[in-house]
Amino acid sequence: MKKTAQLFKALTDETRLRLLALLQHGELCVCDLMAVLELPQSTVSRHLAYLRNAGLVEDRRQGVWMFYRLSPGSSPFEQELLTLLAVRLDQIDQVRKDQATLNRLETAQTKRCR
Amino acid sequence: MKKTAQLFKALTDETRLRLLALLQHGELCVCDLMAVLELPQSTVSRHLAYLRNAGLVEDRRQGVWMFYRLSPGSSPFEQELLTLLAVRLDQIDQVRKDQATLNRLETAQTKRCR
DNA sequence: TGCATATATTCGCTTATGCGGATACATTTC
DNA sequence: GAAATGTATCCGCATAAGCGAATATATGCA
Repeated sequence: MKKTAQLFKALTDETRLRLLALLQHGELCVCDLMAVLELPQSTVSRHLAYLRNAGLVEDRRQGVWMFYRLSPGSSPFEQELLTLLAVRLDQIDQVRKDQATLNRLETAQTKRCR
Repeated sequence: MKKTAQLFKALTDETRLRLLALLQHGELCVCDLMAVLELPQSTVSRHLAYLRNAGLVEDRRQGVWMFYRLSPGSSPFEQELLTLLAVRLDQIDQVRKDQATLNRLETAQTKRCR
């Protein structure tokens, strides 16, 4: 029960929802996430740590960069919940803006990492 | 986005999850919910108010008693989420205990209302 | 009207959570 | 090893949220 409540807690912050939405399409490094969200590094890093502790994302170090990706749901419940959430997020304006910003970053090859 | 985060917030408290689980099988009055949860009246009432504000339950007055029931999800997303949650809750020990306690209450006809 | 009962709300308090600057740590390069 | 860069964590602070006793409100009944 506490675990279930904890899972929902991870989903109660707008920044974390934006992060999850951005990671739907593949792994990204912290610097790109910062660039898209336009939030201080410590804020982005803290929320990523929160999501990692909740088991929702996994990380991988490559040189100086940390890449984050969605982690496969640890239970059918979690998997279905995240699928449902992904559909919902795609309908949200801010999420679409973020996606557009990311695309611009990638097209302009202004990504700093890799 | 904020609305989505708010919805999840309603689901981050164990007492509220227990209330939602108990209401799966039909409407109940506050006094019965108190009896099952064994929590102070103000606590139960406060969480019910929270769920009502979140649009997750509806109430109905009958004489002195307030009966609460689940409200139909206000969107396909919310409906599917609540369906998913219901399945999950049914697997949780505390929820089963609560259900057993409620059954005992009803069998013993110790319900005070109606 | 006045009392009893059921519920809602208020109150002071405690704990949890988010923030962002500052600092610490890890890695690469010279 | 020293400097530069990317990321994690620490810190003090501000706000949000939960708690349960006390109080307020609503209803039914004598």
